[in-house]
Amino acid sequence: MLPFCTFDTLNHHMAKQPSTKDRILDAAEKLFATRGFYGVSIRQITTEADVDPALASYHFGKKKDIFNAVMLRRAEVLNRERIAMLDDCIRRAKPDPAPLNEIIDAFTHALLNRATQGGQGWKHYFAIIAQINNHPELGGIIMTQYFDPLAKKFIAAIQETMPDSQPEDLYWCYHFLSGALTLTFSGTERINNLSEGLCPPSDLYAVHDRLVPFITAGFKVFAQQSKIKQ
Amino acid sequence: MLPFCTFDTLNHHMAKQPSTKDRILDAAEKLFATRGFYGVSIRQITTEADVDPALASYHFGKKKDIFNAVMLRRAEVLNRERIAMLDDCIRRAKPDPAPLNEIIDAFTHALLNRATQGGQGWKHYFAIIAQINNHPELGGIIMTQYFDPLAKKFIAAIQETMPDSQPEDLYWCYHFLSGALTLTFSGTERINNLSEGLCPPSDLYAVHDRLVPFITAGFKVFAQQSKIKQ
DNA sequence: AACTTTATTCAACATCTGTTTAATTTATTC
DNA sequence: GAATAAATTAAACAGATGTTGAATAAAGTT
Repeated sequence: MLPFCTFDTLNHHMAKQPSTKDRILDAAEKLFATRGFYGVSIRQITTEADVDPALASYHFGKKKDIFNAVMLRRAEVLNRERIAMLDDCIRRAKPDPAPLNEIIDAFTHALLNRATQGGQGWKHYFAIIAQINNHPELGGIIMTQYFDPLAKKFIAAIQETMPDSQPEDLYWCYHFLSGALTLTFSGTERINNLSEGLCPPSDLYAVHDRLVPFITAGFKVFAQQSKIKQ
Repeated sequence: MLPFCTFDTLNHHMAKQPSTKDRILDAAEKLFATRGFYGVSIRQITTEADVDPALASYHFGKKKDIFNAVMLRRAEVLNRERIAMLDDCIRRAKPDPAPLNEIIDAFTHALLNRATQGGQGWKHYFAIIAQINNHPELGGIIMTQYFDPLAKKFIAAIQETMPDSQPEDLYWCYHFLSGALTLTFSGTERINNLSEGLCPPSDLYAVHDRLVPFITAGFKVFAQQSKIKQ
């Protein structure tokens, strides 16, 4: 079993050259990240992967199947890490409920690790996630498919730390967290432009150090019932 | 001069049928919202607008110019309203600095109004904004272009209410706000799915009622200097 | 009414789209 | 090493892509 800190690329083990399937996935990931699903053609993908166009169909089927394969590949890894971190922080706090800021951190820290030390592929993956998450159609389909079980575990943990809160409030807070988080790891230069270089998007540690307390404080507004009158 | 509450569609004045240019923009807006820039063809747009394909080039030029025209049309209206609301709330508080929650509300409330009472076109527009905002390339270009002056005014106002805060912190907080806000008005069914119907995305008032205190609390974490050690 | 500008139509362009088919090479198994 | 399976190649498919040009119609101007 590999230790946690192996931040190399995925299935293709380092040194020996990646398989055709992974080459296609890597190329697709890179191109989807910058131009979206419809902005990329099969031929662009297979050219980038240095592979015959027909191999995309042969290995994956339709274009949408390539996209799904790209999504699935890292989602599994990521979710496993996030759940492990959540379980860890719950276990450490026992018998008390886990502190809110630690729960939030468990939700976000795997992204930070992968984005900073996981290589280029992970950055592309997060860029895709950011686009999908905000997409009016796909956001409700793909995100739900890959991340709902995880989300429910986290919301349940938060519910335990804030026993007087209303589920409705927590769902919406999770929604805000989701928006802030995906944008943070999207790779936009937006805030760098706005701040005129004061906030480089490359410094993800700086953002994350602020994200966790920001979100934690937001959740805590709803720690007691009926803060919001219906 | 029209009163503030005229939430009808844009240039084409009600009753008489919209101009060809606006028909094209409306169609483009609708299609871009659900399928993104590359997912929509000129022919799809002109078919939806019930207009000859060549008219798109004739009136707007290249495909990207159509997209820019779609963006610009409502950005101008929206930014005018948001700035007016900010000025209003600053004026009301004088000589004190405006309360933080009112500044945040001024930043978000125009979106709430337009999304709930502005007609379908505005919903499509917000869906596009949500996608652009999270796009690794366009987010740093188009958003900067249309919304940076507004963002700077708001951050300056917040700086006045929180005089001991560091600009760096405020920029990142604005970033979180931006992520949560655009996702909120994107039109995804994500949270509706997750909450199994408890949080319908149509109930934007409910989200907004939670968004403002959530974000306000997040900002306030950074009211005093050096909360974050560098 | 003649003229000029603006708007609309139709046809065509070269190129790219996703996918399939059949032939060929490489790897695996008995 | 022959037989079988898996992987790769090259060519072709019908249709869609953004954009342009010349011809026609509508609107506006003197």
